[in-house]
Amino acid sequence: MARRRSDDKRERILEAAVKVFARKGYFGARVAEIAKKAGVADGTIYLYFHNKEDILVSLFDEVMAEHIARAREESKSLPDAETKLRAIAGHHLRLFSGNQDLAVVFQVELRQSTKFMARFTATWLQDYFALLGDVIAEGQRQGALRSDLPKKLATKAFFGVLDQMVTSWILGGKDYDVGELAGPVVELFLRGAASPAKVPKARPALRAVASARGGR
Amino acid sequence: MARRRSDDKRERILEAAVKVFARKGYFGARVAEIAKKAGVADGTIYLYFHNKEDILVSLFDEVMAEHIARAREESKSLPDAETKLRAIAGHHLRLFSGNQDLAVVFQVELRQSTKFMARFTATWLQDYFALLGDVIAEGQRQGALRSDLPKKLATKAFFGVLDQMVTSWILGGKDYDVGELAGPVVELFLRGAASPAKVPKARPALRAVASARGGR
Amino acid sequence: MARRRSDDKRERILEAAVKVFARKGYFGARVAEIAKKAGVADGTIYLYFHNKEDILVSLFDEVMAEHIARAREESKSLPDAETKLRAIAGHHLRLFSGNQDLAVVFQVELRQSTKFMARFTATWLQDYFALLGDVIAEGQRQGALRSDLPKKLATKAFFGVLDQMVTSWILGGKDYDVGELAGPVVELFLRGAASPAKVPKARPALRAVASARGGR
Amino acid sequence: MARRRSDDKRERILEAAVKVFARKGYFGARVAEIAKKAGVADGTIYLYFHNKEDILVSLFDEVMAEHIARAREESKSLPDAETKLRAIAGHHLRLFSGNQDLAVVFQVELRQSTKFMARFTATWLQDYFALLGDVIAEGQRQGALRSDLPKKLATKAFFGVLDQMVTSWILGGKDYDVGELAGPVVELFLRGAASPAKVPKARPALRAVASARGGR
DNA sequence: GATGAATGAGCGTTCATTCAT
DNA sequence: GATGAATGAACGCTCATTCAT
Repeated sequence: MARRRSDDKRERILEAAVKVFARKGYFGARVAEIAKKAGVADGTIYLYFHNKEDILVSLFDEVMAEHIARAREESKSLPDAETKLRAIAGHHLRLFSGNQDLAVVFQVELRQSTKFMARFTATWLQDYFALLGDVIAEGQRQGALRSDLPKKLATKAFFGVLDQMVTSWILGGKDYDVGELAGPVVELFLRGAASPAKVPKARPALRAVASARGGR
Repeated sequence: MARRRSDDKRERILEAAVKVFARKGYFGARVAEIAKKAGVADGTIYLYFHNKEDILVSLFDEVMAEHIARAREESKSLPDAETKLRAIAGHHLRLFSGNQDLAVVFQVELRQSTKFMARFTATWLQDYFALLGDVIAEGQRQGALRSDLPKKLATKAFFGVLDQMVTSWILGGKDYDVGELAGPVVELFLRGAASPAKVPKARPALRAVASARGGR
Repeated sequence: MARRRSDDKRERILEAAVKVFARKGYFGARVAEIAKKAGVADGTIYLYFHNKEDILVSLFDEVMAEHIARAREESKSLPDAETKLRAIAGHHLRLFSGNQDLAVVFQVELRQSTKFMARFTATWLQDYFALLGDVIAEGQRQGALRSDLPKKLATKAFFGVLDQMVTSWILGGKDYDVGELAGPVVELFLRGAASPAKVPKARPALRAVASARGGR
Repeated sequence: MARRRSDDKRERILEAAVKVFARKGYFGARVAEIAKKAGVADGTIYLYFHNKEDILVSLFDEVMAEHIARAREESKSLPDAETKLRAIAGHHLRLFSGNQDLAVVFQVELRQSTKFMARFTATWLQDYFALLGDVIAEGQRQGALRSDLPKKLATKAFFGVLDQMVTSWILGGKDYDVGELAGPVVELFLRGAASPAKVPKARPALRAVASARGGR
């Protein structure tokens, strides 16, 4: 392959990094290997990134900035909470189903240390939770979601389910399309697992305990 | 007989390892530091473990073997699926709420590579999913859970929610008791987030897509 | 182009290695010490050699390749077997008399394990034996050497004598010039130790036993 | 196998050591492996030997003390130098042909460092050379050996040839009996390789150069 | 005497990063 | 800007030796 213009070197490095991180893991990845795959010299990496960690962080920041912006944007144009949740779930799952290497990096490699996790949480996860929280609040206002639903807990639960779907998909054979799980996941989240005939007598407790907590 | 291979030494090494792994991460942890904290010589570690990785893996295997055995045991003595799910959620969350370092190691450090993740999945997660799947199937037989609930998806969702609760708790200030989230989590899982007034018209789709998939 | 991979660095490492191996022995030698003596960083060694063993093996290969090539070359230009044997013995002994550290490495350190010995035998010793064998055969054809001389045995004997001269010289005080032993050694090899007056009655046995053997 | 009496532990350790040193080399040999093969605890080794090196040195000292004493003893009862040389060569070669592991240890492992070599030379090799020197001097007195033979050179040459025969045998397939090479080796040493018809004109030079030298 | 668990000094090798060209 | 040879700190693990039992 012919070398492209020098100003897409950064892009080529990031693309190479996703592949190498996905296959070898962050600690197992060698900067020299990323450089080779990107078609640049080892030292060139350091003209675009501060260090190895910065490659991973930049990768994550750039993908997430775009992803969240899109999700938030589309969210605005949709009429109700349920539709929005379906859209968000769909985007979330399709983001990864379309790029398996990226999925591995995000689901596994980015979580290798509390340091990365904390950064991850402090930046985009917070934004993502805010977006989800807004949608849930809207749903409650619209009467579509229970008014006694602990917002933070519901937000984390929604994310937790999506996250687990991606992780399970990665660790399994990736032999199905996670993207198609968006509908069923939202269904389960909205209607619950219990048989509808059953009276939801325990519901009050839901608000009682969790409202005062729910973490971040 | 010479100086006895004292079992408490192995225990001390594991305890030291949890602390060091939690603070420094697996790759950042130094075997020498674990040895020092355990009060043994560096070489002694290798009388009890094959290598650094084996410390982490052993830690995980031993904690999990006991945890799942207990969950399964208690499960037998409980009358219905809902009670069982509450018990399992309670145990899951309390396992970590009682040992923050262990929580960090399990939620973060053990997931740093696809290698660990795969092992984690192949051993105890599979067992855990089997246990949850049995409970869900029982609930369906008893009529407590929807018959159209995709079992695998529900299992992963239930686990995903619990897992996210622990992760959020760790990355937050750990300033509340995750153990108390068991009730609200199960409530949400069972009743769903949607307002009960709302007719669950979309339910059929749930089975349609997910039953054929659900992965592992 | 960046800093050039300078060939003299490789040379300096080999020179340093000879000294360190000679003084400390192969196992006692520290890679860090070789690096220091060569004036390079520890890691630089690994840009030129695969590992510690490769330094020793390369050293040996390079010296031997040149030595045998020269011996073979000169051999061609000499008229008869006796002259050739004198030349080979002279080169052999002078190779080491001129470089005592190299002598120690070749006579002692290279023989520390069957692994090295086997490699040593499989490569240059075989070539050397072939060269000696050719010269002996030529001598037999020319009538200068006994026709009943077992070629392999004579080859090994000739080498064994030279080898022992070098080894004795090293382990003694190296207070004489081994190079000058070439003449006497060849004399002894050719004429034997027995008094010429004595009739060589036992000669037939020589061929009888050894011809069928002689090993490699 | 039942454990034998405790006072043959030393013997068992030495036997085990020969095997392990022969297979793994001195540096590759593990004290724990020797202990295991000898059927004793690791620590027990240190009740009989100062350290690992002492095992090798003791092995060598004991075998050599006996070997040289026997060679010297038999030498006394034999009538002439030639017969004595044949006997010594026979013993030398048979010592190793009867115990291949011992041969490997003596020909290879004992020569791994100048330290061992120096010790080897200072103790038994000196004795051995003295014995050979005496026999050669006797031969000269009896008129069987040339009077102009440089004694030291001849001694080293005789040893060098025997030594090389053993080494070649070891590194080859050991598929013949080195013991039978004694006769041919002595023949060659006594009669030389040159055709008897040829006048030994160069003989005088033999004494000239080497007598003043010859090392130790 | 015998044991073998415990010790801890020691080192080959890796690889992120630098910087002369 | 780009290169890639050079750097050197860092560390998991081994194994000869010790010594409490």
